Amino acid sequence: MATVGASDAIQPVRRIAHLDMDAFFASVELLRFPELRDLPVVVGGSRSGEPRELRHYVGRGVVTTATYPARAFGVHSAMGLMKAAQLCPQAILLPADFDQYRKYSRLFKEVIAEFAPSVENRGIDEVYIDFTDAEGGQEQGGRRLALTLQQAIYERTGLTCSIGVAPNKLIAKLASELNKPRGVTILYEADLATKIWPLACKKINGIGPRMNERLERLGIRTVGELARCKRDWLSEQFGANQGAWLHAVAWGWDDRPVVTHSEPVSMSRETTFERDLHAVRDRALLGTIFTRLCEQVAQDLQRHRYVGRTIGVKLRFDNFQRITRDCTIDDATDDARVIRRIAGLCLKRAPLERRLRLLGVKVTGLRQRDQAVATDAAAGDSKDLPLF
DNA sequence: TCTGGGGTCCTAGGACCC
DNA sequence: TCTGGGGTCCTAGGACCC
Repeated sequence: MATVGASDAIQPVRRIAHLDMDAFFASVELLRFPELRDLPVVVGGSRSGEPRELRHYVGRGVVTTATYPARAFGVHSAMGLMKAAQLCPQAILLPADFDQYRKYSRLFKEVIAEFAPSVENRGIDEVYIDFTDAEGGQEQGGRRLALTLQQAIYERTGLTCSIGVAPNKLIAKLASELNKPRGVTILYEADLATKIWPLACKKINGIGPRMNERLERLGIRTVGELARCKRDWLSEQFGANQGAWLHAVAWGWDDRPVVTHSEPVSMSRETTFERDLHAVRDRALLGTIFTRLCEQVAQDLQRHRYVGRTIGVKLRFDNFQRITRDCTIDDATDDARVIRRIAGLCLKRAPLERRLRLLGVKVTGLRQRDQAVATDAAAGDSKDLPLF
């Protein structure tokens, strides 16, 4: 036991919240179509249109979000819509309306910012919130502030969310899942063995299907079973970095800070064709699509005021195999014609015998446009300086 | 009638430089 | 002129997340 000094008495305990909107896209749609509440509803398939029964769907879309009644039929996100239609043909299919989701995303995040200054974006429908120094963030382990946030978000948006509060992001993320929807779950370090160890390993953020399969082959299914493995043994199985990480997360250790600001690394556009296309026979159509993707990426860069130096293409073939080719140029750009020319060179390095299912264009190595101009000017100046 | 679109981070080999 | 070790950049692929 460490010596307790006078200052420790008022030292706040680190409390991190994870807030996750309940069935976000579908819930936003239900604000527009309240008569569909309590029915199985599925959002997905980007082609626009009116609500219709899922049984009539033909195409390559996937489920983006399913309401809880739809989930009862085994429908879940990332599932192909054709398969979802087999499980629940009477479900109502709504096309995704990302402008609306972005609008409600801004709204609920504005509400949170009024109560807590330190918020980390994790995509359109999730955030981490540092409760440690926020008003009420320490009361009842964070429950009071969590309930306040839930209520305020509901009043201002009509949307519900689930919140987990815990000593770190890892546990908070797991906690927010435990009582969905409309749940508030408060966890402490002492809850590790009873609340976290019984969970399946794949519930941990960062353990995906591949890692989970490897773990299962080693006879490890739950977080508790993972915690019983020696760290050195895990490092032998998974490499030093991953082994150490697996050991740490199984014991609930995570010191990642809440990151309130980050710069984008890349911007990309991609599209899956309605039918697989052949590089020669569908050359004209592919060319049109390719140019449009380049223009869209350029517009995205310009809108957000970024330029990038590395331009790449992504191809997915009819057998689902994926390849990428990229090329770095000297001067960062946001020009559609430059992007199109360089991406075209990348495409020439790719094998094009198989039919294509998907084509994508990506720009990475981003810098803010104004900074890039300033830095380039400075670099230009320095060229004129003597080396010594 | 399988399997979207937009991201992040990590690894690993080779080039190139000091 | 037979033999280094870092460090950084570039490219390709893979795992994972929302």
